[in-house]
Amino acid sequence: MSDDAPLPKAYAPAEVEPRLYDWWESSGFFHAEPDDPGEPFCICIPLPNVTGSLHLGHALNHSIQDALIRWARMRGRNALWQPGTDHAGIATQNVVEKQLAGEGLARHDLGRERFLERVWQWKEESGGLITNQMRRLGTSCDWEREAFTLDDARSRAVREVFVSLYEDGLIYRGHRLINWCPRCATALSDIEVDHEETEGELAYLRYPAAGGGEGVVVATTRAETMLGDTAVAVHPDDERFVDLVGSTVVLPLLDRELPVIVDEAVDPAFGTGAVKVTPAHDPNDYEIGQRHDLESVDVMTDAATISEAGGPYAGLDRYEARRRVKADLDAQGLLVKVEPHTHALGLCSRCETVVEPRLSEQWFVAVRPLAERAIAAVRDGRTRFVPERNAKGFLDWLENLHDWCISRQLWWGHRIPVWYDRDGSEHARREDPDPAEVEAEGLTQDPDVLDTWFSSALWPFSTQGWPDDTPALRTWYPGEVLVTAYDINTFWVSRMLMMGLRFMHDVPFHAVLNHGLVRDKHGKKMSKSFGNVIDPLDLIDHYGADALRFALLRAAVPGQDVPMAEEWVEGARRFANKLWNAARFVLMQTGPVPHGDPADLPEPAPLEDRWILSRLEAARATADQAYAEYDLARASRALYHFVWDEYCDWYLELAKLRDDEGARRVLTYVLDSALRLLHPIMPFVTEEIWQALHEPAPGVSLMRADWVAAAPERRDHRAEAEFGALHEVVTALRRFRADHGLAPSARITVGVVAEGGHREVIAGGLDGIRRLAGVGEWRFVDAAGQVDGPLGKIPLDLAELLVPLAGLIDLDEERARLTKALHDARVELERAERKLANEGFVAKAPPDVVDAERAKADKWRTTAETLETQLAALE
RNA sequence: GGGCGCUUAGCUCAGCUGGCGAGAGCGCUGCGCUUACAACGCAGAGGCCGCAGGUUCGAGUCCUGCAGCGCCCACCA
Repeated sequence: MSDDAPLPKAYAPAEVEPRLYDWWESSGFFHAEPDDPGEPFCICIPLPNVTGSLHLGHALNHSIQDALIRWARMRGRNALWQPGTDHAGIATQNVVEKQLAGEGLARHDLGRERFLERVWQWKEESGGLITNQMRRLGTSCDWEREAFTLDDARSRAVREVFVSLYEDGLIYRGHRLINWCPRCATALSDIEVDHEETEGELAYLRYPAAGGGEGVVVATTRAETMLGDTAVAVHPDDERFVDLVGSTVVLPLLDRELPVIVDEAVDPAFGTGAVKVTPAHDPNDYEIGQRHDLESVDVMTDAATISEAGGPYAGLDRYEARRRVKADLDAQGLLVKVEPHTHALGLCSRCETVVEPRLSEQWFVAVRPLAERAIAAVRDGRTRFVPERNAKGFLDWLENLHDWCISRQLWWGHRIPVWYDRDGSEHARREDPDPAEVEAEGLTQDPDVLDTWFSSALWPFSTQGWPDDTPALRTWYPGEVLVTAYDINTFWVSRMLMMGLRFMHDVPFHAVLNHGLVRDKHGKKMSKSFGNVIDPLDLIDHYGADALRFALLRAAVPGQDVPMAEEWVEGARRFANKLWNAARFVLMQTGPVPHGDPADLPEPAPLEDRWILSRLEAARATADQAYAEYDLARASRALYHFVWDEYCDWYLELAKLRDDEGARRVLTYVLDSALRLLHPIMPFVTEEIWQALHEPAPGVSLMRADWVAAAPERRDHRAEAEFGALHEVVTALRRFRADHGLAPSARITVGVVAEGGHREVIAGGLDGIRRLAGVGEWRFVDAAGQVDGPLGKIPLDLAELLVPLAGLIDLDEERARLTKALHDARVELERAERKLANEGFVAKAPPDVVDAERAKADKWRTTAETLETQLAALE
């Protein structure tokens, strides 16, 4: 036994965490090799943006993965947590462009090459930020394998995939309707467009008949697109327009003749039942245009101003053009009416600019054949979702997938590996053509880059050396589980599945764990405009990484959003401190013990030993099952409850009574086991304690220690039942003491009426009960009559406890106290009842006031009854 | 217009395949510095488990309907 407390009185994460992390990382504990022993277990991190910084969403996502990877490692799996960052095309380019704007420059002022140099420079400066922030959280990624979506190895994989899909006809260039962000000046895929319900208006425009008749009235929310109209469509069955079909109407302002056609896509119930058709600027109209071989007139420029095709409106901003078109039509008496109309506006998910549907020449992935295989893989369970219900939405989405627009009119990203020769023919190349060839053939490379998600789709295999057949690839593909918030399923999970199945002929992971989004304490989304954003680094500074991790994980029920507030983290920190102090106590009893097999546990053991070992086994079983189901919330709660409510509150207190080797061994063994079980969730405090608990052994870390083996034979339901009985006796006596205001120093005498077996159990636990309940003298009696004087009776399931009150309390004083209290209660009750009996009060007072009065009456009535009972018991 | 989730103590949430005599954290009340921890301990108050039916020996848990809240998806111009 050591004389001094071996650990500081309070756990100090700020000192411990950086020290341990450096030690872990420099010792190579995070690193894995393909030929390391154990069944492979790989998690690919959802790559954070290289220029991003850590927010609570990352903290949740990373805490879950770190818990799982540490758990797998301790269970002897060859566990790799593959880290890396994403070049985040639009996001990063926007950041740098904003910087340039501050200098009064646009990217075109620099030119492509110098602009890219500038972005790389920014990446070098700020790219390490987030990975260092991740280290603060304790993430045990294999940093030696860190990858970047735009580094050479990943670029090679991108090239290979692009050319291969191109050769198979699954990547093609086409002139099609896409989403255009005028601010970013690039095409977007469908899922990069957010839809927001917006109050707008529906304008009714009259297109006169070519022969001078009334013509037709159409409705639109975007009047300026009429400049690009090439037809008017009605439903084939709509009798209102029978006479018009086949005729022509005149497009006002531009005096263009438009055919009136029929198409099933027209909803006769909407607007006037007649639709203006603008194939170049509306997805529906585009389809109609395809079916009827209509001309497409693109009236928009890249900047969303009206193009030359808009005649007199050319050069106007789209909104100004909308106003002018309506005004001009109105002047001609052709604006029939304008009514309010709410509809979903498409916004650029990066900059919230209103997206313009637009006909454009872009590159696409023909997703259908790829999606079919992904659908099959999810259907037959090769990749399963946790929670399972999330598979449905995912499948629905895949089944209705449109081709994926992958070209972006940006500079930051993987440039499309296609060259055009003098004739305009396309050549997709795995290698850049040499300068001589470029010269000879007049080759020019496609200027566009690929959607960021194209490269991240390859992540599970591009990180392991593909397209080469490497040991790492053979070992860690497919991964075990992909951990991500549900909002990334379409962006990323779907594409990894499609690409993995196409190029690796196997799913990239066996499971997708969907966690929720981190919200504030009232379930609101965290956002700068609400002012409710919490910075995870602040929380780590104040409470420690373990506290933040525990607070997140204890709420991380699969699929459910996670509310977060500083006070929850504070609570988690207290738990770390509790564990710390329990360890201090154990160390005071035992001093450090050797590493290796746990000392033999005593046999036969006292009840409390059998009980705590049984509870440990129960906690271990729950934790194991929860970890295996990726339910860190359940694991966290089970271990918290075990450590605090069972080990600390009961076992430790009982161990204080003893001074024997058996107790010391159990104390140490159970603590050691709890540290192992908790380590994946709270790696720092458990490691720090574990080091102190054991004799120094260089290079030995809890994070590489063995997991707690199942020991079902330790489960002892009889011990648990018996201990439960003692627990009940102690609790009942404590309640009795509290009710009677007995000082802690006051020893009470207790008579026990109990039968055979119960009597034995209670007798066996006497010492513990004495200590925990402050009992002085005890005796077993057959009936209440055998104890003299006024009695407090405590009925329990297995016994009746009798506490003589004489001498314990001054009976006269107690009687006086109770009498006065009873009097006060009756006065209050009477007052409340009188008030409630007054009809005026009940009828006219605000309902909540009346309710409050009723509640008061009930409370005083109950109090009076209790006091009466207690008084009667004194006689 | 579809799909999904949520509705349990003042607040935020657990409650897995039906057994609950309904839990946790925070908050609240009372007592206590008992030498691991006052960043603590002990005790307590507080719940028609959204509403209405149904299945069952038994329902917070399963089924049906309804209501409120939230999210996702969708080309109604």
